[in-house]
This record gives sequence, C-alpha cells and structure tokens, in this order.
Amino acid sequence: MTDASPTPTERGLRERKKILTRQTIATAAFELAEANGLEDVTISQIADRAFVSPRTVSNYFHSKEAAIVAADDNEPVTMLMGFDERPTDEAPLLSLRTVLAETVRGWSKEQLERLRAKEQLVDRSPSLLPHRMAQYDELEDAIRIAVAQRTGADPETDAFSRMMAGAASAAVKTAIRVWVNTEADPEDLSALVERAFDDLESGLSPEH
Amino acid sequence: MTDASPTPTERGLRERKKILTRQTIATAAFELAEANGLEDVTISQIADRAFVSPRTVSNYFHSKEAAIVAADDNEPVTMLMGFDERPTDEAPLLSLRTVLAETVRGWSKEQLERLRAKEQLVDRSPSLLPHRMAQYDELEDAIRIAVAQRTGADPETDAFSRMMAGAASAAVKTAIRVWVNTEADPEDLSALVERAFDDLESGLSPEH
DNA sequence: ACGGCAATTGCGCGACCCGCAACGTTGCGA
DNA sequence: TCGCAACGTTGCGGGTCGCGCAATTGCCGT
Repeated sequence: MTDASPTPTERGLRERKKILTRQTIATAAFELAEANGLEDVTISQIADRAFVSPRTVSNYFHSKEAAIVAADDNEPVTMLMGFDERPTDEAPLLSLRTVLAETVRGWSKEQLERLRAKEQLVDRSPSLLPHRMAQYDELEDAIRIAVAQRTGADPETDAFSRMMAGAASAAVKTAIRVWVNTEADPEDLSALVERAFDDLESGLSPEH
Repeated sequence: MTDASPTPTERGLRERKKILTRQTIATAAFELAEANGLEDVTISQIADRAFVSPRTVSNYFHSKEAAIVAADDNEPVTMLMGFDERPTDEAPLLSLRTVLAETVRGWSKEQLERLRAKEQLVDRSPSLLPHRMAQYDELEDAIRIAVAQRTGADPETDAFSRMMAGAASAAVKTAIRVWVNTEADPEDLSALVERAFDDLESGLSPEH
C-alpha cells in the first residue's frame, strides 16, 4: 500500500476491478524492475505491461518505487484476519503470534518465492528501502489499532499497544529477513516467526 | 541519513565542512517545509537558503523528502555511543536501555522541540513517512550490528540480534510517538523510553 | 434502458534526478 | 613554502516524473 485509501471491503465490480488494476500495475512494475534493474524502468514501460496509460499508473502510485514494492501485496489487513476471532481474554501477544504464524503458514510456494525475490530486490536497490519500511509500518499500525481496540485503550496515546505492535511487526520482519538471508532455508518461515515471538515472550533475555 | 555513506569520523577540515553543509541543507529544507508545506518547497529554495547551488542539494540527498527528514540528525551512531563501553557480560537489552535512555535524556529543549516539530510535520505530509521509517531502520541496523558484535553472532543471519534490534528501536519509536501525541507532556521522553523497555523486559504481558 | 458517477486517458507544465565536464579549494608531501 | 593531486561545488542538458485539468469511457443502480 503506502498509497491510497483504506482497502475497500470490495463491494461491487467496480472496486474489484480497481484492486485488480492496482495489482496488475504493481506486478508489472516489480517484474520489470527485477529484470532490468530499478533505474532502467520507466513509468511508460510499466504502463504498457499493465495495459493502462502512464497517467493511470501515477493515479495509483506516487512513484514507481511505491508500485514495485506493492507487488504481491501481503496486506496488513489480510495478515491480521482472524485476530478479532481470538478469545478476548487471551494475551494479545499470544493472539498475534497465533494469527501471524498462521497467516504466514498459509502462504504458497509461489508467494514465498516472490517475497524472497522482492526482499532481495530491495537489498539491491536502496531507494526502495524507505517504501518497504513504510509497508512494515503499515502492518504495525494495523496491529496497534487491533490491540488497542481489544484492550479498550486509545490507540494514539497508549504506550503498551504501540510497543506491542512495534515488537510484533519486528518479529515478522525479523523472521522474513533471516529467512531471506538463510541460503539453505533450513527452517520454515512460520517457524521463524514463532521463534521470534519466543524471544519476545522471554523478555529478550539471552538464553538461546 | 537514508542517503550517502557511513558517517566519516570527521578527519580534516574537508570532512567537517561536508557534514556542516549537509546539516545546513537539511535544516533549510526542514524549515521551509514547516513554513510552507511540503508541496510548496522546491530544491531551488532549499539551495538558496543553504547558500549552495541546487545541484549540490541533489548531491547530498536523493530527494527533498530525504533532506527534510535528515534535519537535526539524531544519528543512530550517535545514539549508540557508549554501548561498547558497557560491560560485556551485561544483558544486551539492559545495555541498550541504559544507553538509549541516557542519550535521550541528554537532548536539549531545542532538540526536543525540533524533534516534536519534525514528527508532526511527517504526520501532516504522508510522503515523508517512508523516509522517516528508513531512519528508524537505520537505527535498527546500528543496534543489530552492535549487538551481534558483542554476542559474536553473524549479524546477517542471527535471529536474536535482529529481534533485539527491532524491539529496541521500536521502543524508541514508541516513546517518541507517545510523547508527541501527548499534548500535556506529563512525562519526560527518557522516562517513556524506560517504560517501553519495561514492557519488553516483562515479555509484553499485560500487567501494567 | 438510461442517467449519473467513477475510472481512465491525453495534454501540458513545472519540478526533479543525474551524468558530465569545468572550476575552485584543500590538504599533503617534497 | 610550494605545487600538485584529490575532492567538493557548480552549471548545463536531457530524460523522467508528478499532477492538475478536462474530456471520454464504460459500469452500476434504480
């Protein structure tokens, strides 16, 4: 995301098509960037590949960087699906752990492959990094709001839900980064998420 | 930062002047953005105010956004000063807590005021957000490397140091965000940092 | 079926990004 | 002290981008 409005809960064909267009553009941008390198991609190329006009590309994204990074959108909203169904008295950190690990476990081989490719592309092209970070920040926001809603706190000023959200999104980020940097891929991504949460639950004391 | 190279350890007049120029440009950019709004600031204006040519502004920063956000640089490297002097057997989280809280405590009234202004500017101008996030990511990187160095782990693949870094930088971020959103400013920023670390140490269990 | 509304498009302009080459200053060793 | 090599700064130029505006297209609901 990074751009535009809150994801509409897809009413009508109209909304659906809009989302599709967005994905198409993002995917086109990503594929071109991976093939040609970030610098050699222009908005026109992206537009051509996505069967829209250059102007439309700009309508959906501020910049080509934002478009590239939005490819294969692992949307925060999607990742948190199921959180509200967890028992209200459960510790929020446990709910998050469960839901996030579950979500990640559900990702297909192809999704995972694209995720890895995306992370590696970001590593190669530093100017993508800010936009990637903004995505993690979106996840953090979504978590913060969900947690605050459960605990009845004010999402803006409550330190605890903020800390929780920061820690949980950091866990996801950590798992992904370690997974990407581990050539051998000895462990499953969702297992890495679990391990990251283990660290959190143990107060980050060095007893690994 | 977000841009350029690792901060040189200021040898020679040359390096010093370069850093000064950078700061001057960033400050000019920030002040203009705060006065006129992000959209109405041009590189030429920034250049004029910093007494350099527009081309030089581009030499220092990829974009005006990056320049604005770099104002009053609370550099990660600076924030971690003192970490290496902590006893080697101390728990890394405690070292971080101590050093970061100390650093923050050392910020002057003016620095704090600019920090608040900067955060609020970012809130008003969403396209600054990715760059702001990249700054926090830089802090995270610095922490990760420092921690891995102490524990002798590989900074790239070690999950624990990554998690630690993510959590610690999230603590700083949390403290700052809460502090900014708290109109009354009832608590000191460094106290908020301490509280965030308290949450971490207690494994984020909801017993506040 | 049709009226309205939202998405898409083309145009145009001002800003931006960056390679290149010229210029001036700095720092260092002879 | 002097001179040269290295480096920061600048102007220029061209390609790209971001976006306001207005016209057009095509879907949607009644």
